[in-house]
Amino acid sequence: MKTVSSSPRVQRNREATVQSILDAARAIMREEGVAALSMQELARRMDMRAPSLYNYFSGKMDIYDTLFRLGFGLYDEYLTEKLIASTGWRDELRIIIESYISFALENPELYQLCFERPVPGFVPSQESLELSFGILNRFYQRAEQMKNELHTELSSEQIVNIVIAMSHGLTAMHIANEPHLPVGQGRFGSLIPAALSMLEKILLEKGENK
Amino acid sequence: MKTVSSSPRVQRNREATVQSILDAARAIMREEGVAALSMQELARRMDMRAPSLYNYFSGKMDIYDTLFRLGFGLYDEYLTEKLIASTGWRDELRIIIESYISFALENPELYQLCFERPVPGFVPSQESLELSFGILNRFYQRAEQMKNELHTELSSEQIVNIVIAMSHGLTAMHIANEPHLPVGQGRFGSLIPAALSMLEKILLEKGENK
DNA sequence: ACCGTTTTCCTAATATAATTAGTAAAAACT
DNA sequence: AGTTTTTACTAATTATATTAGGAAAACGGT
Repeated sequence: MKTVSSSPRVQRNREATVQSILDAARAIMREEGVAALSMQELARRMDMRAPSLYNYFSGKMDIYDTLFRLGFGLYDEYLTEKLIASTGWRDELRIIIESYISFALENPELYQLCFERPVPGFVPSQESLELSFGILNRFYQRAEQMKNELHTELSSEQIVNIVIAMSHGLTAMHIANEPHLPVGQGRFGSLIPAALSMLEKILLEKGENK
Repeated sequence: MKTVSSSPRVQRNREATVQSILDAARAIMREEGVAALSMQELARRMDMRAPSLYNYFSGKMDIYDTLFRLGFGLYDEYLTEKLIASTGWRDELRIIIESYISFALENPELYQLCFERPVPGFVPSQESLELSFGILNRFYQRAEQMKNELHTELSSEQIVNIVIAMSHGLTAMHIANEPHLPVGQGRFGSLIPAALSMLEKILLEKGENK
């Protein structure tokens, strides 16, 4: 029988172990590819045997699912933090695109897990999906505000989608070709200003203002 | 000892088997994910035992590598075919973007294998990489021509890269969210005109002509 | 300090996967 | 018909995910 309540010390210990398992899992995914996570290798790094991991997670998919939630949470934090300093819609666009890329560069394993589909058989749980939808929804709300400011022809949905597509395209290319270069540099990083300029132009297409 | 020359009949037979193995492999990758290809499942579908497959391929990575070359070859054919009808640089841009997306929709397994990195441990062979670079190089040459026609501020490299990033971004989003919808439809497919319009604007930015 | 309970980790076992070695049957060639 | 080549097999090796069941350590109250 699973005990619902444990002593604080036990619980802290448990959480510390869970945390270090997640860290080790991320390290493996970063080093060998997201889909290359193996319970054996994970156990090896934890100085454990593989079955012991099942005390902390119900299986490999549970680990992926937890990291999926962690990834979205971190990304949300990361972006929100950076958006505080925004000085207007142009700046906001720049921040959104740059944050997407730099988050991906700093956490490639979480990025791939959350925004690509590299693991056969992994489907985020209902709970995790809802979390991710909630975060994405905030984008649409922000876009709605931006739209009012701009009187553009595009719907707020379209604004979000084209910004995401642009960000994702630049990011994927950057990671595939020059993962070692920092954000803003390299064949694709250096295209950010051009991308921003394109987006600005289309956003101002019909409703010239501000 | 491997015999270098076989009778034509034997060779045709062999090639037919190789072909149907590749088809079966693609079916598995399409159904279960690119990284989910398994020699056992493949053998099952071929009515064979797994070790027999090693008569035709040196291993799973060899199959991936062959399909990688096939993917690039098919994409090249596909795009070249469609570009024949091009009526100018605007049309050419549209065709490039639409072809990228529709190739990905029609051959998701090859698309993912060639343009994403979903298989841990798979690195295309030297030969395959050279093939793919050769194909991509043709893009840069075409962009050089386009650039002369346009007198844009962007370099031909930049033109190619931003078109690729845009295409890839739209494609990845489309496949992740609405893989069943045909090219041009859905949340992301319907953004193609907007994307084209953005690209046109930036390409004409400094050198207004034609 | 002791004792029942909980927690943690283990070994053993099952099932599946990739790959190699060695071999038997079938097909092809002379 | 006899020899070679081709094809597919079984058996074995190594690695993986996961479950079952048990031992030892840690904990919590007395």
